[in-house]
Amino acid sequence: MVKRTRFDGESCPVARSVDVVGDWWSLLIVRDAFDGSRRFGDFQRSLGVAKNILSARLRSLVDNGILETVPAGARHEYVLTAKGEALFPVIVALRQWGEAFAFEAGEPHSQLLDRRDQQPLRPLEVHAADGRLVTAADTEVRKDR
Amino acid sequence: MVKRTRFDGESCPVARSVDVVGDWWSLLIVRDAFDGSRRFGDFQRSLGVAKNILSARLRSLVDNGILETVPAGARHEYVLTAKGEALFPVIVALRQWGEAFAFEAGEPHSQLLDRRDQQPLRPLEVHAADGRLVTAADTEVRKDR
DNA sequence: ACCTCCTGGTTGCAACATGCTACCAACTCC
DNA sequence: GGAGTTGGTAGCATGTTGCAACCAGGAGGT
Repeated sequence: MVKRTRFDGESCPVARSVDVVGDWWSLLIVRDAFDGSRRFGDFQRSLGVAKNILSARLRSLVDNGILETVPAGARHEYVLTAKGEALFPVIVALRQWGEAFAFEAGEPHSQLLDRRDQQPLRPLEVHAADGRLVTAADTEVRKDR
Repeated sequence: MVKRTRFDGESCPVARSVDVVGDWWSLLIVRDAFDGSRRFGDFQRSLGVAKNILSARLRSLVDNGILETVPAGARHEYVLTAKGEALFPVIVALRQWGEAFAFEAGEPHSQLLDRRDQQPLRPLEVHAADGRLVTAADTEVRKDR
């Protein structure tokens, strides 16, 4: 019994999320799904991942209700469910963090643009219930309840 | 050469972020750091992770500039750098997604509260540059540049 | 000084996950 | 009906994770 530690019994929502999408490929598959990939081959070409790994990850994402398979002609396609669509802020947060800290100045990178005006999105902000902008130091975690 | 695929040459910021914090433990370590953990033993007790894994992850996070070690008496402590603090929206996004989709109705979970009024935070929103609320469908990715 | 405990790790080994290549079945297109 | 494309599965080598054991330095008691 030396398998990977699971977090699905944890009471912390972060741990549960990480349990589902916390591996290297799953979030990139979801990113590609947002970007229009629907078929096995789309993901495979875009990611360059081995087919058995992709197969296992897609199955896991379907099992977890993030993707669903829909018939498309003779084959089927993988599309995001509402649960999967709800990961959009996670992807945006990772993207903005990467843009800010994982590139050299002037190094080119892909950009997520608003379709309407072709401008980058506004940086994510964390707000309190009353609308105040908060930082990590303004918050605290209360266990369980 | 069958090692884990690295994404540090990718032009997609999401891939670069995932390369650094995309494993199961790193994000939970960062979460604990936001929650006040500073010493090796703090993380170890909180996460229940094996000490060698924790040791390797802390080293990796320090190498990547997310944590830094500061002397504290005879020992040293691990504290978030500015780069690490900037992961706050990522943690909040994962937490809110987990709250919404990874718990049964009524199942208790820990909560992230505003210190001021002890209320949960407002759900994250993705806005365009002009302030419009956008969904994934309103955006598109432009490669490189 | 000496013995012991606590903290903060490192080392060794077994089991699981990843990645590469080969293979395969179904369908499409000549 | 043969060849190519799509969407996988199977086998095997290597990497990574996890548990337990060990170990060094400092603190505290006697």
